[in-house]
Amino acid sequence: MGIELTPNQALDIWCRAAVDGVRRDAPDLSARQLALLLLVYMTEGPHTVRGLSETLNISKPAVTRAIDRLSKLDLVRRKSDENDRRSVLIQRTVKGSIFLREYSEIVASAALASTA
Amino acid sequence: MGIELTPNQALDIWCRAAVDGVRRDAPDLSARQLALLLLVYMTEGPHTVRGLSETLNISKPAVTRAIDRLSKLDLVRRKSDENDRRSVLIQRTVKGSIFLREYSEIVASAALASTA
DNA sequence: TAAAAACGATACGGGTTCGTAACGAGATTG
DNA sequence: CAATCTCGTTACGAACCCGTATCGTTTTTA
Repeated sequence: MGIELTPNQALDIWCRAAVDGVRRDAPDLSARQLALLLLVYMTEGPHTVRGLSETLNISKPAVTRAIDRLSKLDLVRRKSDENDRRSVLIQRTVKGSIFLREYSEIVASAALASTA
Repeated sequence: MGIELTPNQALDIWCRAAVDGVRRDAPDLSARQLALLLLVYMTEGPHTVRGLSETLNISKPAVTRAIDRLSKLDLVRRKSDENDRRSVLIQRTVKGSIFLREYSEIVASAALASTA
């Protein structure tokens, strides 16, 4: 439980992964969009706009826009809550799973290649 | 030399770090800006606009703008090359070192806290 | 020395994002 | 019911970023 990583190792891995991601011309997600995407996939739902807004400490319209972008890329999907029709549930998609899987493999191989 | 990391561990660590970064209200750098910053600090110089442009596979004006932003945040600094006055060298700053150090500690502690 | 090449910065039009404020739809309260 | 609250979204003006094309400066070439 837990991986020991020196700060320098962390930076080295991150640098390789970040550069690789930009070079590959992956969708240029902002830090917020990426954090939101990871949150939806790595934590248990249900995920709502309000909840994400509070977790990330950003405004609700910012969450709405991030979801607009991510759902346009088909990385995430909106579904209206049957129990409370004011709410919208943010759900995962197949494409999003594949996207994150690929990204995680970039990081993993960057870690394997790290020397620092 | 090299750290073994499963894709799921990588995502778990990344999620914690990304969410933490957004919550802390750190400067909201784009993927490109972050990659450029990491490149300047983690690889040997000298770093020029043209070189960074080629390494990241993005246009020169995009690099100029990224440097504009990063130097406005005092995370990076321009210095004209004495040998070739057409060139501009991108250099590190104290504030940038501190910024990356803090960020790397977020990642390291996220790795330590990871369970996946 | 004149012409060509290379450097980074700027102009431009189009797209995206920001936070604040207001909005309509739905749920809750009295 | 009617008033109020809560949900996510939209409107707005300002700021940022994109790539292409062009610019001024400096260096190299012929």
